[in-house]
Amino acid sequence: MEEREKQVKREGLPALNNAEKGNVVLRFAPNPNGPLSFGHARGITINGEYAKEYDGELILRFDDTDTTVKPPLLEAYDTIQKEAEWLLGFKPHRVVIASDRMAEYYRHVEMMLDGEFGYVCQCSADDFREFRVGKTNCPCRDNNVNLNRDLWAKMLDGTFQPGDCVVRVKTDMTLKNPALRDWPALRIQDTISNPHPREEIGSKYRVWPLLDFQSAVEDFLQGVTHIIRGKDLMDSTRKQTLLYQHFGWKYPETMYWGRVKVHEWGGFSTSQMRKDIESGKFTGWADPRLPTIAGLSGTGIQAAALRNFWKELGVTQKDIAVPLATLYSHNIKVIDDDAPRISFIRNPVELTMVGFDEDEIKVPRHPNNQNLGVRKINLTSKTIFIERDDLEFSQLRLKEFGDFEINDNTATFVAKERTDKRRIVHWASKDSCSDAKLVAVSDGKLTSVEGKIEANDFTNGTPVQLERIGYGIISDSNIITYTHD
RNA sequence: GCUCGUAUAGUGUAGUGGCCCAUCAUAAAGGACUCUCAUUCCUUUGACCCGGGUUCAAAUCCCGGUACGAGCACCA
Repeated sequence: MEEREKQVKREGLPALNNAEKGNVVLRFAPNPNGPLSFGHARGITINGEYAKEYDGELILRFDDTDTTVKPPLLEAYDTIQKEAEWLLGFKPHRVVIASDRMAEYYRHVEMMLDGEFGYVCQCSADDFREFRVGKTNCPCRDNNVNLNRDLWAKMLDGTFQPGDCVVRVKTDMTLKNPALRDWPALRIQDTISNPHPREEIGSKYRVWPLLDFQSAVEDFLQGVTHIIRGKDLMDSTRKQTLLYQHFGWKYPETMYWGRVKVHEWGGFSTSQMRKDIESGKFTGWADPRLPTIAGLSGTGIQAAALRNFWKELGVTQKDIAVPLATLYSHNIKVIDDDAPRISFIRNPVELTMVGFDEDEIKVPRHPNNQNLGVRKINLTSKTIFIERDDLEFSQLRLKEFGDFEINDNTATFVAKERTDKRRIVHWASKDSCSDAKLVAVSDGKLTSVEGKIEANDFTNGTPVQLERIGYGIISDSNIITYTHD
């Protein structure tokens, strides 16, 4: 009998269509109305992985063209760049800010008006909805070039107010898909009351492009070859393809992913988080309860774990719900080999040692990785801490130390070697530890346990493993944040 | 309502006509190792939405149904 050949799972991400190594340009385009969240990480890591794989370029583009509904946040420009770099493991090759590119967008509007595939529409949103539903042309569609140019000038000079008119792309009002019928490309915003947060932009422009137009023009100008984004933007692709046809451009290759939910988190939107932070419900964008990149990295989730997580989910269009355990398993794989072991004693009980004379012992920092060296523990005062819960047994083995007999706050030394199968517990020496707090999130709530942390000189952000508790990260000299078990 | 999209073990994912009594991971259960309730290793459990059709052959193609999701914004 011949062995049946076992099939193998494809490694990594699926191949890009029509991609030539060294000739691939991708982009990730967030609205900087808040720092990056968990969901954004998908866009960054997937596009970034493809850029790496194909020797291509990744553009980080700030789509900051709405000053009213989802206004940008000034500090987000900076934090997003830092967070993107952290996630990617490299700097984006180009950074583009839409609000710096208004002249280009205006230039293309004029091309559109002159080419008669765009028009200024003075119908109200409600009126136009009827045309859209009824598949009938709006009267403004017949404006000639001169009229459109005149109206456009009046949009720019302030004659028209927000809501008075928009620029539309001429498609076809009888198109099957209602979303595509003469879609709006630019509108007027009241940037006096709602100035753009970037000082150099402020109230400089009143007419702003909408996503479908801005993104389409910018993708062309930047030479984007592949767009990988959420499937909620599928109709956006169709709208933009129609615009590309007018301009005579070739639309990039596209790929889409579906919605991802994490079981343990409810729905978090950037705007909602922003409100909750302002109201004091959360301490800030880095609040460990929030599914932001800052929150996740603050609780000890590593960038590589996030990358592996998103790579594993791939680019399927299914809507999925993933348990946090999946992310945690990736994180353990990333950190365990190098995470120093360290004792944290919850609810510490002070014990005096009897029968042990040495003033220092050495304990390995990691059971399997000797490169991490040893920790020297000072025992001069012969005073140690163990967890109250471990007092349940009177015969205990202090891990990597010795067997002890516990009686009334006294720990009597029995032997260095193991003499029996007594319970092994972690401990800390009074001379080599300090007061600390273990902060954790459970069921969306923040909890904090006081205790003793073994002396260490790890810098903030070092992932560690708290013996018998789980993985954590050093957040401050006396604060450890729990990551997962 | 119109339009678009997706459906593989508990959760994800691979597989685009025969190597598939279906891949891998995760989860759960059991076990080995271990001076941590960690890591590592082993074993077990467990899936092609339903109904037709095409074909010698269908998870894979076609049609219908069902379920879920998205778009139809002067948000991104």
